[in-house]
Amino acid sequence: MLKHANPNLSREDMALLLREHGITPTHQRIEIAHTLFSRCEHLSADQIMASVNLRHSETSKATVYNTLKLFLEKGLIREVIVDPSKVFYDPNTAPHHHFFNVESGELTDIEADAMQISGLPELPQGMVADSVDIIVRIRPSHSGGLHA
Amino acid sequence: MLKHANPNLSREDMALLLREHGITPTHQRIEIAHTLFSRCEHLSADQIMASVNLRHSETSKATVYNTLKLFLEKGLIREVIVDPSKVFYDPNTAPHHHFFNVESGELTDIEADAMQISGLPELPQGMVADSVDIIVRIRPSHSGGLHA
DNA sequence: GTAGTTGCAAAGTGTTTGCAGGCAG
DNA sequence: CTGCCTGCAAACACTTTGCAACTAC
Repeated sequence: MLKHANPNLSREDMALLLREHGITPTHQRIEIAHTLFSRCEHLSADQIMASVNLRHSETSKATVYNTLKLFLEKGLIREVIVDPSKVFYDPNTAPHHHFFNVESGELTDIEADAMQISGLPELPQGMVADSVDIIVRIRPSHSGGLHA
Repeated sequence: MLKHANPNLSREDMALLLREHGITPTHQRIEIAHTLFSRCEHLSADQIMASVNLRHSETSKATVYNTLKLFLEKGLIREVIVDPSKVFYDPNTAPHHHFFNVESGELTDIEADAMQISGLPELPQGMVADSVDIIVRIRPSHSGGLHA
């Protein structure tokens, strides 16, 4: 499974990746996957559409949203919810957390390997943890905030 | 500072609380504060408006949003961003984290006291941590998820 | 060929804004 | 009185949906 940034991904690689996940590789899906996986950044639907349509118009808004939802279901990407106004999509499906720059809206990965949470209470009856997301909201060091 | 659920809060208590935070206590603001602090749940703007207007219509949508934004600025409440479709407002301003029931949308507090995070990498240059939010997404124990 | 995919535009949410009238101090 | 609040409705941004035309296999 492809995980980390790789600007040299070919369309064929993408088609393969999609097929591996049970997704019919169409032109639009390949372009969207390519955008996500070659940049390997956290992009919003808007940014993805803009990026895909940079040269010539290749997809519509509806297709971008449909495709992202599909990728999500198939476990190809994850969504990151930090900004009330939009969802970010994350091509990194390995367990990890995020720094969120409140001023710029920039999102950065934190490797989960080194991190550990202790003292988490028991889950409520009959519940299972789906995921644990840690978001460290950061900002430039003026206007007071607590130090880590 | 008032922190925990208290169904017997009076309007006067609310007026005082608002004044303590430098907020002019108007009828609408008192009702909104009362709803938040007496229930001490995580409510969305919609739910707050519905709750406040239960008996007779007392506030408009605009006023609810304005007031919540004001409370936020003044540090009376916090916002919790877990659901891409809406923001929740949290009257508990003490450091704490959340369980988020993905099926029901229900949000539950986790006391921060007992918890500890280790291995958090250094913040990027010139950055200060604003807050650290941990969201444990949970669901009823069918349809596999990882155990905590 | 046929099921599945796409694009458009229109509808749907939650949230924000502009402005006239109203209320607190 | 005077400035801040309120309410309405219209504007907004993001996301979803319905449906006819199209494309991968």
